[in-house]
Amino acid sequence: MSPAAEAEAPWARRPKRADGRRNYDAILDAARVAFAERGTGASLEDIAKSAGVAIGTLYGHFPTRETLVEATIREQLDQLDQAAAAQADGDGDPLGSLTTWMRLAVEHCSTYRGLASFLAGSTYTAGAPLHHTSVTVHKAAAPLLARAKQADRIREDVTAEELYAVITAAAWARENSPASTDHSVRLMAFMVAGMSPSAEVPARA
Amino acid sequence: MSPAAEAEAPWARRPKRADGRRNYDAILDAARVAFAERGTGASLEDIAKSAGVAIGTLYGHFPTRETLVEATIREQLDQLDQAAAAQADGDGDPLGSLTTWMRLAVEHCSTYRGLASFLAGSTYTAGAPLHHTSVTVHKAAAPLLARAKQADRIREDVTAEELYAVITAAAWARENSPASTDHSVRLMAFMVAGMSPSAEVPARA
DNA sequence: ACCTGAACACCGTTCAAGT
DNA sequence: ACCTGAACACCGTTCAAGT
Repeated sequence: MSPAAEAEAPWARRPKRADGRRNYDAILDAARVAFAERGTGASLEDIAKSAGVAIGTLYGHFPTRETLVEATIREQLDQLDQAAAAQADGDGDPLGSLTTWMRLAVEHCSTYRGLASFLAGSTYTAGAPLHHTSVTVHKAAAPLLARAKQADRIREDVTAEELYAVITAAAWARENSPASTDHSVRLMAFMVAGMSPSAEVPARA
Repeated sequence: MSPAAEAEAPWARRPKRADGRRNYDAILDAARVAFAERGTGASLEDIAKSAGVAIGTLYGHFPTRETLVEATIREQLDQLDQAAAAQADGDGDPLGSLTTWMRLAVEHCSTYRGLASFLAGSTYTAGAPLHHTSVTVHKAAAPLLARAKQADRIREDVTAEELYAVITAAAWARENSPASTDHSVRLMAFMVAGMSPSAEVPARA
């Protein structure tokens, strides 16, 4: 919650010098491959080796694993943000817009094994590198959620936090589903149906 | 799927010699404390140290981390199995019986951070130490699920695998919720409501 | 401003030697 | 039948020295 944390995130910037940018990008590329293959717990030394840089170079650009994870998915999250804005501006079916966007969010939040845990963990930790990501997803969802509520397709008492919990839980299910059958789509369908005003759900305590 | 895997699990047995049993139990106690504090990824060396045994002794009883995790929760799972049998025999509300039991299952499956991932991962791996656990939960749920379907409170097309996915996803949400607010109860409520025959859920592809 | 790699700490895992 | 702890491999992380 310190103002310094909000002010400037040094790890968020690409280096200015040409060789620095080249290494920075090479590390990101290698990280994406490694995370895709072995999850977000992949060996940082292997990533540095694949990128052709010394381990110290990796730490220079990304002081913690979470900063590296954040950087590998930043563009996808921007895209998710834009998709939400596009859906909210359109005049399509409010529930359809929400569910379509949620499915996209689930895909993005399950890009790598372990990502959903990182995202869930950073939500309530203001200083975390992924906290900004988490907040962005919350904000992106808000207008879509509001529109679905106004159209009486989603219960009034569903909060943005709960929607985020639904998305990350489904993303986790996707990460942990066998390749043959992805359970997350069915879980999402159940949860969205359960969030309907017509569903029999006890009020929150 | 090899018959040898089904036949006998050496790590599943408590040792016969007195000193062996003492160490075995001490390791289990230490593991439960460590897993509760730091999750299922806790240091095995620390656990051995807390138990007052050499690291080789721990490996002698529990050749892999998963075997140790399995042993720490075996009694809880037996209890869950018995609870299901009790609910199925009773003549209470079928949906109430199912949801009560599911909530208990969620609690048991989220005893330690990381347990839900272990459980989800072992479902489709026949040789895994936790596979038997996973199968037990599936089997325990079956009669409760059948009763709820017969009473027309749960959609006919909901499978035992999906019910298990619902439980583990909620368990994961519980593991990853802040201490102040446990999102899993709400997610469970949404999913159970979404599994109702009256809910608007598209049929499976 | 950025890169390098040695150095240290810690942990997982195995295994020869013991009782 | 079980225990011990040294030994090896691997990885995370830091930092003095370089360009």
